[in-house]
Amino acid sequence: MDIRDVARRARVSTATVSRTVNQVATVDAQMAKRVWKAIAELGYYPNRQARALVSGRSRVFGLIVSEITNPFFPEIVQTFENLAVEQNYEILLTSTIHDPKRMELAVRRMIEGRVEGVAILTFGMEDELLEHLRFRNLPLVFVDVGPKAPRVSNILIDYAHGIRQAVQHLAAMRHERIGFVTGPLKLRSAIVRRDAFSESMREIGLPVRPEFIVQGDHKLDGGKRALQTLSKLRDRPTALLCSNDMTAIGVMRQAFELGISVPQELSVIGFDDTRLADFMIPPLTTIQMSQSELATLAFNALLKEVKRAAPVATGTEYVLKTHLILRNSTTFPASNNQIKARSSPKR
Amino acid sequence: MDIRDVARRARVSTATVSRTVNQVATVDAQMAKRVWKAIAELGYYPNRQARALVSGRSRVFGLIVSEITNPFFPEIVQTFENLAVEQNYEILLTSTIHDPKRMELAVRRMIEGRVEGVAILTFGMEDELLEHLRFRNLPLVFVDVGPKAPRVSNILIDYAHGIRQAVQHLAAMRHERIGFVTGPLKLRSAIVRRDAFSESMREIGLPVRPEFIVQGDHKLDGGKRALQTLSKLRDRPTALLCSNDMTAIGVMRQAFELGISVPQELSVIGFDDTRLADFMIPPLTTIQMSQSELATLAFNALLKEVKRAAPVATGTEYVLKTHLILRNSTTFPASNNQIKARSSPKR
DNA sequence: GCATTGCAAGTAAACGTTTACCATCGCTTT
DNA sequence: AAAGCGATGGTAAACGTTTACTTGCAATGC
Repeated sequence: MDIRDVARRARVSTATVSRTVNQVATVDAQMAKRVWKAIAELGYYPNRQARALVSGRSRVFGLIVSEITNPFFPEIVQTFENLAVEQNYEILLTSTIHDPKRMELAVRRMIEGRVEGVAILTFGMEDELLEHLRFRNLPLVFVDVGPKAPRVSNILIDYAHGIRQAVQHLAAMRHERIGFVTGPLKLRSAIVRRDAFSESMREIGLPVRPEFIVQGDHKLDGGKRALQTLSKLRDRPTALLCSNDMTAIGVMRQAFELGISVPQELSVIGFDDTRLADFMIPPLTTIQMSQSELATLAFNALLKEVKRAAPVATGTEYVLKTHLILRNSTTFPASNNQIKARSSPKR
Repeated sequence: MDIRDVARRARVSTATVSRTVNQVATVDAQMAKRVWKAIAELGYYPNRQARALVSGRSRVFGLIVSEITNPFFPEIVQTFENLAVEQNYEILLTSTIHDPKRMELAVRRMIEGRVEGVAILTFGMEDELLEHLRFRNLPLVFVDVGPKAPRVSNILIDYAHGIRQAVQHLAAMRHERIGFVTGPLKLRSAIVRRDAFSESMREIGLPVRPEFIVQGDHKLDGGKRALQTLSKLRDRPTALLCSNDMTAIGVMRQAFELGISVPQELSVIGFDDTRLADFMIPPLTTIQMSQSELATLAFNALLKEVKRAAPVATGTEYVLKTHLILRNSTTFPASNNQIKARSSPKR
């Protein structure tokens, strides 16, 4: 069942079938109708590999994430797929699962599949990818960490904006002892977030106390450990900003175990606005970094680069803002006298 | 940069290069070394489309899910990818997002990509898929709902096992008023779960009261509404089994809003054991339907079917058991006198 | 010493499309 | 009426591999 069968049945040449399928304007309406009829009768579906081979265009974009099971990514994948479908592209999805072998393999898979561009949405955790991918000078799009080079786009996240909103939100409620749980500090993005926090505090004249900044790992445990540490302080923070949602959830979990009620005794704010945030009890106030916008920016960056005739000297930059999303994990700090008496575990 | 360049540089024929790359045993070790050297020097990567075209094997499996953002699926996708990588396969991932147009498109994408098999893990929500896919007589694998036909495998979920465990767990703690929040009843799997619940209750002589069985929708809201309804009853259930985790989370959320404490005043059990369950406060006791096992069964079913020489009369069936996972959302029911006095909202 | 066998390596024909180029046809123009 | 033109459709050469078949050569048997 191939294009020749269709051609035979419609009594035209294969060229005409091809042109019909590809919606070329010059084919006669009558003929086109005959061709479509034949296609329907035979149940013909064009062979994508053959198309790609001869046209030199695979119509596939690569998408590299760190792990699909990280709640940050499903929405990205979904949005990416939606856009791909619209544009008649397919996606070659790979996850690095933080394994150098897998990262290398991911690149190999991309190249062997002759993808037309790759979105690397791993948040700078895996940089050797660059080397392998770049020499093919494919269109590439990174978050924050991409090199300035032709055909390489970057999506710059404005972490500071949302973080400032969060700090000011807490300050407006008269929180003064505000802490921050960082991500793993080998991550550039984690450092940037922490610094944005300090800066925002300073801006409004609030003290940033070193013992209130504790390191997490962007996972549940890091958040739990962080609050564990913090809870031993004589006067612990009344509010905690976290480097991502998982961390915030860890904090809430630990608070639960310690009998500290959120938000009455401790306000907590997350970062990312994954769907988890809205499932929490209480629903987590968090700083949104829109996953669908991010995916859209990435996809369109690739698409634009593919369509561009002559490569520009250096890649385009895009900016993604972050915003505070208010839910129910923050409130006014308990008045001082209430705080001293640490309530016994709730349950 | 193609196989001919490599052949030239290694001073062999393209056939030898091909054989070397494909690890055919008959090529001389010396020669193979020359070829690999040339490949490395040139940075040659075989073209997957060309390979697929001539060999007639795409080395791609299709994976159809209902939506990637449903917390049930990320783990499945990840496992599927891991297995695919091991076997040198790629995945064509599509989500139907419950849209007939997208479902049809998904099938078209699969066929045009000449996938070697398709795993349809949508839980019976979209059946017209079958018609389109089957006539190509591809290897197919379904969950529960697949037709008995050659090359079509089925993974049968043993819902009853886990549900029985859950009911008995509650009964052992002396719960007697046990309710059930169903999924959308147009779903076969939702009906099966509900019936398994009733059956399990009957087995141990516990009454299944009709007003204790209320319909949800497998989403957050359904769970919330269900508890809302149930809470108006004069003597509401002391324990609630839910048709999936999202429903259970909805129940917990509504409990929170009504000031009903979980598990002290209400034990709740979910179904699926998505990662969410372990993030909840308190961590959700739930019935596990292992997503990684499911994905593994599906992938291997496809692989086996692809390798099979002559198609067997009718497809294979696999069984996936479900198991109760104990966490902290269940406990003994409050003694009767405590129950009457509905505590005022907690906070 | 010659015919036979076995094995490694090469030659070339596919695979199913797209597309550059060419042929045809019916008009218009002069 | 011949020439020129535009529009349409056909012919056939790619695209980069795999693989059936063939060739060449060394080893073996007689």
